[in-house]
Amino acid sequence: MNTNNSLLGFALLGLLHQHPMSGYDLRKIFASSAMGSFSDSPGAIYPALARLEVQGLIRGKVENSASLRKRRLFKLAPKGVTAFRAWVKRPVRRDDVIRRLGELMLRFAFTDQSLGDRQAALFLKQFEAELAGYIPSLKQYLDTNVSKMPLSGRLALECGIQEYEARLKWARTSLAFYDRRKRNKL
Amino acid sequence: MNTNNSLLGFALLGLLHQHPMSGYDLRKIFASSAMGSFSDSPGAIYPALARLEVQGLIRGKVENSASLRKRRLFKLAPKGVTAFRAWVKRPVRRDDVIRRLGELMLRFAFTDQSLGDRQAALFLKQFEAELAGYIPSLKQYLDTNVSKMPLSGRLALECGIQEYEARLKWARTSLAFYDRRKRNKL
DNA sequence: GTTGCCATGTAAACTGTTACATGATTTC
DNA sequence: GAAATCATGTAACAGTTTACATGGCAAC
Repeated sequence: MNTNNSLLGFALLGLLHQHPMSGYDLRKIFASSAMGSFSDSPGAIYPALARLEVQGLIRGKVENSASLRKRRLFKLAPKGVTAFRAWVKRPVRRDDVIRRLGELMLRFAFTDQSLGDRQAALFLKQFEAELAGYIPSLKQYLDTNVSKMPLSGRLALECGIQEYEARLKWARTSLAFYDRRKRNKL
Repeated sequence: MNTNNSLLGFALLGLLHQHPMSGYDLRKIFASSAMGSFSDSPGAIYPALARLEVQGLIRGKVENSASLRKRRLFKLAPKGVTAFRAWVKRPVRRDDVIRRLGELMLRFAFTDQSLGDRQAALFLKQFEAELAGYIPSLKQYLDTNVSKMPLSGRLALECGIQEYEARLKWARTSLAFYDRRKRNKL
């Protein structure tokens, strides 16, 4: 059985990891934004839930307290917990930093809830290292190409670089948070 | 005839707007990264080019200088120029800022090449206004929810906010560039 | 003469979008 | 009893990914 999932699938697993919910609850979370750029359309969420159920990662049960509307409450199956943790734990690759920043941030958002502070700190260290390696190559690309680029192209590229720099700074201050918390616990 | 296009389609139009190229050239540009997060897979690019051609936005001609390999060189048709400019010119909406930042930056990167400095400056003003309106609502969401969130969740959200703030700052300094250039020209 | 890159494309599977459909239950 | 909202889903379509297929040319 294939246990590959789209990003939406993992987002659903992550939310269900917190506590069981219905498809409608999940839609509301996506609709009220602030949480990534996921669609709240039923045509995305219900099929995704169905796939997760077929894979045995979640299970849905119809709640039927007499007076309530029909509502399927989904919760993580043990297999789902394993798959979710494995996803969160994946090493941070250069490729992720370049093409899947959104996925990385989603994984991080779910990290200490599912795997604890140590894994969160580890993630940040890897993330920092990859960023620190990648940023200079972007800068070099900019330097060698400025002359050939229109102003807006140059500015757009600089915007990308500044974004990565902001994230590097963020990773460092965040790491400091975890270090402080660790020291307080000792 | 429908003139709707995916983001990849517009990226292709933008590159072909600079100068005619083959599908393979386009793939190499995407592969050598630095340019957005587009896939360089032939299964994405060749069908996209075919769609653009069917819509009459581009035209492909086989180059056949005797000793060369078969190579289809694509160039923009007049209709393609119009469609591309209309895309670049679209107003910047709140929704774009939330869910389609990548598309916005791509549009901006192509702006002054296709529509000139004035449109680029206009874009930046709209972008700045939308960001300035959106950021406070994110901050408020953070403030009201900090207590219920795990540390990593909070940090991830803060990372998002910092990203938007970096872009706001970028928009303002970029606008200053266009203002300066305008003054120099007068 | 075989390895590897140039250059094109196709096919199947999957995911997400848009739009529609349905029915129950509050609320006014 | 009409309107809004809760709650679930389906169908048609478009686009992407992954993997495969093909053939010419260049280098060794």
